[in-house]
Formats: sequence, C-alpha cells, structure tokens
Amino acid sequence: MDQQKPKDYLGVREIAKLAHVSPSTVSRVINYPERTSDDVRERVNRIIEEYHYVPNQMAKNLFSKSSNSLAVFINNLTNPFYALLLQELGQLAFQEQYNLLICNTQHNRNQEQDYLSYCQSVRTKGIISIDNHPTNIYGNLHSSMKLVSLDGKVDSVHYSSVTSNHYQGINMLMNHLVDLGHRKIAYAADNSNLHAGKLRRQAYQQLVGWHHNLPYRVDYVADFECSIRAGKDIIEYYMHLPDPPTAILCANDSMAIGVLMYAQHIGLKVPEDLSITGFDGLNEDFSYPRLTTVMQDYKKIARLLFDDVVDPKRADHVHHEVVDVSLLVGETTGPAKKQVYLP
Amino acid sequence: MDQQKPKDYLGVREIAKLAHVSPSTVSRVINYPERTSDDVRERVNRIIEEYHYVPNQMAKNLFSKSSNSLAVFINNLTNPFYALLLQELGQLAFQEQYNLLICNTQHNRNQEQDYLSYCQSVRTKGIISIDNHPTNIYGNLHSSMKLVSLDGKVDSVHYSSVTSNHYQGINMLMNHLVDLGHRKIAYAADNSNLHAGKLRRQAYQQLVGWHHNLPYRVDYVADFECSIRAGKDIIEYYMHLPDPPTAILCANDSMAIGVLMYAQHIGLKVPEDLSITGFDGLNEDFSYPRLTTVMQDYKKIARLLFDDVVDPKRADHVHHEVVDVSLLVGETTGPAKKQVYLP
DNA sequence: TTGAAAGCGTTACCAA
DNA sequence: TTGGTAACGCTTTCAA
Repeated sequence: MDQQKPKDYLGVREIAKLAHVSPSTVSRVINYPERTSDDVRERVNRIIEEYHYVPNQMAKNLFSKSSNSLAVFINNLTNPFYALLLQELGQLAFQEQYNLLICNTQHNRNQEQDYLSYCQSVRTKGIISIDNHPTNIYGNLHSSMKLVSLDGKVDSVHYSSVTSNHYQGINMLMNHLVDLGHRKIAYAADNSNLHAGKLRRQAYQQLVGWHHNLPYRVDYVADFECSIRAGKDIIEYYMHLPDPPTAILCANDSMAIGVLMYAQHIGLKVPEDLSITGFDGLNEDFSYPRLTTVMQDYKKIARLLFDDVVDPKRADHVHHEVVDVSLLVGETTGPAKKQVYLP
Repeated sequence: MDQQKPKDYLGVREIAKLAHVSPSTVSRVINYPERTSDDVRERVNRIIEEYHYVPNQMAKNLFSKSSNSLAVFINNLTNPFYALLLQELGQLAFQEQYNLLICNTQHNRNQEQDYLSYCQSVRTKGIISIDNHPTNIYGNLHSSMKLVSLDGKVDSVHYSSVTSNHYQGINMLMNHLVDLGHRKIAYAADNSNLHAGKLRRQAYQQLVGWHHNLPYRVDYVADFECSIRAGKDIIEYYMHLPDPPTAILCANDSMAIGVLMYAQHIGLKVPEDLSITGFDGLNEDFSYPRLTTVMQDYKKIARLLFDDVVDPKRADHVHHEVVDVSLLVGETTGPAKKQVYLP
C-alpha cells in the first residue's frame, strides 16, 4: 500500500542544493568550520540537522585510503582474561578513533585466512594476534600492515611481541609458598594449547629444582582441562599420589577456582590442608575465599599492543616487550602445617 | 638508508597493465570468471597471485553503498553469557559474510551516541542492542537500519525484541524446589542494572505467593553485587535471618557459584543443608558440584537477533520473540531435609 | 569475450 | 570565503 521503499541516504550534493551552496562548502563546514563564514555555516548546519545528514564513511575511507581499523585475532572470546583485554583494547581504539575488528578465529585456519583477507582488503593498520602463533599465512602482508603478538613467539624479526612475565609470576608464587614452608608444590597445567600456558609450565619446571632446590617429581606436573570442573580431576590426581603436594599451582584462575571448590566440597580446608594459587588476577572480586594469584597488567599490555600497531614511534620497529606481573596474596595460601592424605 | 617508504597497494589498473588487459577484465576475472576466456583468466590470476593483489573493500563498499555490517551494542564484554552470545553472533556474521561491529558502550551514553553515529556513517544494516534500552538517541535512525533488542523492552512498535523466557525459567526452578519439599525459597537479586535481572526478580515475586502458594516474605528478596564474591554477603544475609531459607535462587550463575563456594567454605553442605540454583547455563563444565540452573538457548537467541536484522523475511516487521529455556538439574539442589541455623 | 567510460560520495586542489 | 573539478579504486553498462 503506502509501502515507501527505503529512501536513499542524503549526500553532500543534496545538502548543498538545499542550503544553496556547493558541495565543497558543505564539506568545509563539516571539516574546517573556521574557514567558512558565519551565515553559511549556520545555514548548512541547520539543513544537516534537519535532514539528519550523516556523511558516508565509506566514501571517506576510499578517499583517505584507510578504514582506520585494527584487527584483533583471538581464539576464544570466553576466556575471561582475554575478554577483559579485548574490552580494554576496545576502549583505546574508541578513544583514538580506530575501528576494532574482532576476528574470532576459533582455532580454525580457514576462518583465520578469511579474516586475514578481509583485513587486507580494508587496509587494516595492523593485527593484534592473541595467543596465536602467526604462521606462514601471514607471510604476504603488505609492508604497511603491522603485526604484534601477545604471548606468542618472542624472537621474530618480522613482528613485535608483548608477553606477560610468566616466569616472574610463577617465581613469585613459588617464593611465596616456599616462604610459607611448602616443599611439595605441584603444578596443574592446562591442556588447551595456549602458549601462555606453556610458558608458565616451563617456568615451573625450570624453577622447581633449580632456583628453589625442591625435589623434582615427574608426577607433580600434569595436564588438565582448562575449566572450573577440572578441579575434581586435579584434586583426585594429586591428592591420591603416594606423596601428595601441600600446595598446587594452577595454570590459571579458572582451574584454581575449580580446585578450591572441589577441595572444600570433599572437606579439605583451604589453606590449612592445601594451598592453592591461580594465575591471571582478573579482578578483586573473583572468588571466595580470595585467591592467591598473579595479576597480569592488562592495561599496560593493551596499551603496548595498541601502540605497537598504531603509534608510528613504536610501530616502525620490531619490539619484544615483557610486562611485569604482580603477586596478589589472598586467602588460599597458608603455612604448610601438616601432610594430608586422602583415603 | 635503504628505507623504502611503504609502497602503495596495487589497484586493478596496475594488475590490468601487467596482464595486458583492461581493468574491467580484471574485475570480471574476479567476480564473473565464467564470463572470461581461459587464457585471459589464467594470465590475470597468475598476476594477481604473484603480486598478492587484494581488491580494495572500501571501494567496493562505496560502490555497493553498503559496508555489509551489523553492530552489537553491549555494555560489558566480561559477562560470560553475553560473551558466549557475542561469539555465536560473530560466527553467524562470519558465515554470512557480514562484518560485526562490537560497540562496547560501558553504560556511557556519549560513547553510545558516538558508536551510533559511526554505525550510521557506514550504513550499518542494523543494530543488536544487548540488555540496553534503546533510548531517544535511536530516534533518527535511517529507515533502512533495523534495531533489535535482547532482554530489553518488549512492547515497542519501532523495533523488534528477543527475550529469554525468564518467567518460565524461574518457574521451573521453583517447581523443582517445591517438588523437593522446599517451602522457604529466597531470591538473591543482582543489583547491576541489567534488565534480564529485573525480569527474573519480577518472575520470582509473581510466582512465589501466587502460583506456588508459598509464604510471601519481604526479607527473602534482596539485592547483591553481580559477582562470585557476593556469595559471602548472600549467605550471611539469608542464613542469619530469624527464619532462614532452605533454598536460594540466585539471579545468575556467577552469584550462585559464589554462594556455593562460601557455603562450602563455612561448612554448609550443599545440597543437604542448603539448595542453590543459578541462571544462564553457560556450559556443562562450569562448576563443581554441577549447578542446578536454567539454560538459555543462546544459539537460538543469536539466530533470531541476527535474522531480525538481516533476513528480509523477518526484518521487514517488528517481532517480539520469547525464547524457551530449559532446566538443568545439577547437584546443588536436593530434598529440604532439615532447617539449618547459623550461629 | 573484451574494453571504454561513467559513477558511487567524499575531499582537496586551485582558481575566482 | 566560495565553487568547479579531479581523484580515490572499484563495478557495471554498453558498445565493439
């Protein structure tokens, strides 16, 4: 009936006609208002308001040869630490008028390749690759496109990297536990293929015998699902060892929460019977009792990643930054009082 | 020294010249290869490969008058349910070749307005507004731009909505608890201003006296922080009431996990001493012991939101969909055996 | 099957 | 201070 087909958007030309000026004047009113006379500016602005004129960004992009965008390649949005980081990156991008493309690769190479093509086709300024080894598919990027990796390889001459000091974090946790009298410290690794996880596990393995002179036990390192539910498996595995640990370092906060929950569920007192630590330090109000964990400086990490891509002072050279972490002593670690055995 | 300034990207014209054909032929090889002769197609493709030519999407966008994009307005990426939903929307967008703009508004009206302008300037197909009442700033959207709200108002004639059946979910939980013999069922509401939370609270209030004929108690509904740590406050509040509940409905899974953790921490047995339920049903492996909760059908929700914006069959009319939820009986609910009092 | 030319909406240059 | 014109890189129509 009265179905009016969606009218086209107005363009500078229409606005110009309505305001009785030329298109270039409309453009000038928008972009350089100080170079226009008061009455022309006022007239044009009134028309713009009245007709809700919104300049076409696609035309601007074409002209400027840039979509002013950054891409974040991320495997999994549901990892809480990365979600927080992404949020922070979004804020930086917003503040500096960049468009942030979220490329959720889901560990799928084809999808990654497709996203990459898209990024190239819109002349993205750069790619922030989160916990994802840039592989050969990144080989033919245009020279103007920067690449920076979080928690990935740190030795490339082709792209920059930012890495939390996982080694320092594990060391802080171990010092803390050793100071509390612990000698039997196990490490619950996560089996999801995250590189950050591998770095933490390596750190544990290097530190245990070498720095802290603790007995090295093969059975004190094992892989588990990266989830809260893994807590059961972790407790059952470690606490049924012939010589169970008095403390368990978990690869991340989720696993630590799981361990904490299951420990309490079966009647273990934390920290009296067992000390538990996490890694990530998402925010203060994450668990009860408060987890002893390592805080990653996500604001600094986001800033470095962002600048490595867009700040010309940084983006021109390849950097490999390591970001300090800090220990957050909570209520899940305490003196190693006694040895606890499960039946 | 040998600092070569970043060369420009190649265009159709350069490729055309290198392949000794015209620009239109290059375009045709890419978009309608069947309308080209074998040798021309082969020649052009070889050059494209060799020089890593990537067509400029910005020019395509300008020509097609569309950036083929959708926007998601979301308050907070760290809410795990919304993160999951966002991931699902990302997959749909990817599959159907849409570009998903993530507009993380952080409850900031100015930021929301800025994002909105951007969306208009790229002629976004539509906006998916997550738990966020579209306000008057959405008043002047171009008629071709769709708007759909998740868990927002459901009575607008201007935009569509999708809502989980929160009422049904709360009802299922209450039926389950009443069947187990519970009569004293409290509700821990969340004080973050989420509309989904308000709907759940309303449902509880309507159901308690009316449908289940339970004693109505003002002190059985209270607001708490939407976090795991709130568990302590929730337990301390409810379990110190003169007549404590035997079951606590929590507004979402995070709060329920917190209640579970704190209950176990102070020695309450779950579910023997206290039954606990959540809401969201993020995924199976979220807690130990497994939480009794309500699963929202995030895949269906994502599909509806997506189609309301892009599928012409749906997008042409305003829809208000309510999506069924399902009860997930876990291990945190059990018979109401005895009354527990805290000292 | 191929090529020439116009046009998408904007901005920038230069002339008035 | 203002307006005409060309250009951004692509696709598409139309003519060859």
